[in-house]
Amino acid sequence: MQPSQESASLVKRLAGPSSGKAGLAKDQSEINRIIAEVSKGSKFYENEKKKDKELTQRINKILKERDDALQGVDLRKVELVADQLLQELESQRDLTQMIVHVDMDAFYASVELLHNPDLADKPFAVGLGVLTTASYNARQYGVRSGMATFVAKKLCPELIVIPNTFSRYSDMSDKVMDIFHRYDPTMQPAGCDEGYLNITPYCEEHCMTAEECVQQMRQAVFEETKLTVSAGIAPNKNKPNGQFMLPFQRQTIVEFMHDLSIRKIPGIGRVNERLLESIGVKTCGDIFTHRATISLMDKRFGLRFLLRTYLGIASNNVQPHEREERKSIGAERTFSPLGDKEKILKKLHEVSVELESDMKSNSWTGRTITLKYKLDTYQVFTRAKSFTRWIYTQEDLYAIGKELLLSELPLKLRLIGLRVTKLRDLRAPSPSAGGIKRAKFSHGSHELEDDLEDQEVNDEAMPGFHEHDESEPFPSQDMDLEPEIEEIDDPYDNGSEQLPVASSSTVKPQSARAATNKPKEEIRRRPRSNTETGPSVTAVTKALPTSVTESHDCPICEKTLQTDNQGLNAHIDFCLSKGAIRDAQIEASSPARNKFSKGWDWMKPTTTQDTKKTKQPLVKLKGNTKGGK
DNA sequence: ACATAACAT
DNA sequence: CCGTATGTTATGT
Repeated sequence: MQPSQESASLVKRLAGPSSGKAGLAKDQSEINRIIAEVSKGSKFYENEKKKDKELTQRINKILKERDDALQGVDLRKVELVADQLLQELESQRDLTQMIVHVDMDAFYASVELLHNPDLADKPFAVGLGVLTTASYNARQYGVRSGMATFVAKKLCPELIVIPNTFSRYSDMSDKVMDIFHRYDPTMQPAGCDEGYLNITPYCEEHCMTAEECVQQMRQAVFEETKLTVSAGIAPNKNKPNGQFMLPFQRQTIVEFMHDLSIRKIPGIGRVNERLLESIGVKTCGDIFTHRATISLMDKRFGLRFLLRTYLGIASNNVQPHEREERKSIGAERTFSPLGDKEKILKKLHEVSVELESDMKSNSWTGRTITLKYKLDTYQVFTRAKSFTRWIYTQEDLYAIGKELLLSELPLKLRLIGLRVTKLRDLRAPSPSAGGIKRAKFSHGSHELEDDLEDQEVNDEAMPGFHEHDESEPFPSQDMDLEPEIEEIDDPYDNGSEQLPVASSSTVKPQSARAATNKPKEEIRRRPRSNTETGPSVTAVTKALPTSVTESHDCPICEKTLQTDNQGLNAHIDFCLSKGAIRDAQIEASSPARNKFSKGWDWMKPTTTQDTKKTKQPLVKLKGNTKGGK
């Protein structure tokens, strides 16, 4: 392909998502050059290169599609359709709510600075192999979060790197969030260092303007924590320690959006940015220009979503975090490439131990286990297996993971991980007719898991501890109005909101082994059938001795049952579903816990699909609907 | 309904 | 000498 264009996108890719922000001590192109130079030759680099090439191919395909779609079409007519939708969306605009997006400035770095004032004004960053935050000073050198440490050091040799101390961030985060809650009890935290508030009620009660309110709030945060926070009232923010208010007027908002890079829109990442760019959409304003194309390729790009973006209309429903419904829990770790089976298994063991511990702490159990591994080439693969019974012991996790792993094995890995999904909270009162969660837009489709799935809200450690990049090293004048399209909109509409997110394409080697040892030619693979005598199934079944005696102790109620596996499983389902577990645990006090972790060898796989197929490239952006389907 | 990959934060 | 955790979706079986 065009070498120039390709390397350009690659360089950009390497530079990371936070590049391109002004105010640097070094020239951005110089920074990119250094990054590329330092990265070159590494396996990581090669992998990025490959991914970049694949993306380029996807783009070419999209362009072809577009050209076909455009054939003999009356653009005017297509535009009219889009315009009509625009009008409809416009009519839903709600300018009455004052939404604020608050974001701590360089959170981790700021906290570390409080802990060690000597760091003031010095270029430092937080993180280990990969940086999670860079101080403002360090940013001047092009150092960014998400950047490999060694690359950062090349950019800034004097860079001081500090390891993360999550407990500190967590404590600080709690304090700050508490303050936010004073202004909006139903605020919605978004990660540990930011959140959304609807201060409309507060302002009314206190006869304040939004700006006064936010000013006061930020002041409070600073006084009580010595941390600064930036806030955007309306769709954007400005930092550090800044505050920005976008007038609540349609025209102002649309104008603001006009030159905003689409990359700033939540949900549009690196890939979608490039896909959209390929059809001429770089800024939100471009959306209108190309509305006909987008309309014709609605399935790919999500017309509705983009038009809303263009209009600067997003959800304003800040209502509390109704979430708290964990969908998965997992653990993984990276290490220097390992080829030795025993050593790899040892890593897997570590992971299983950690995962069990994590699951135990909140009484999670799950029905499907996914093994994840990354080759030394950085290619990632996952292999999953589902069970009828709930899994949560280290023994089971390890056994299942091992099973999945062994059939892949002759590999050189640099990461191994396990994840459990189809979760259920053992402590939860159980199913109960509650229906607490999915009372939304159930389209009757997938409702079948309701039987087993019914965990309730659960406490849990702070999720996603990550600091996304912020804007500028320098305040004001720089106008780095980071959007946070978070504004105006009606609470109801969202029915069919489309959030463009690219999906796969790559003609990937389905087999890691093939990927390692061979080009990508003979990537054939005999599907390991599951239903039949699939090796995996049989293997697992064997590996985990099925009922030998016909007597089992129920891990829930501890009763000894004279029954086979089926019977035991049925009984356990009963215990779990009736919420009897809670009572049982109370009765049995703590000892029950221990019994719990005694390998259940009756688990049995229900499925084991091994999709070693060649996926078909097919670019497309899909729509993301809020509650619906 | 399930498994996998890709994407995003 | 380029991480970790979690969620979502598209796709094919």
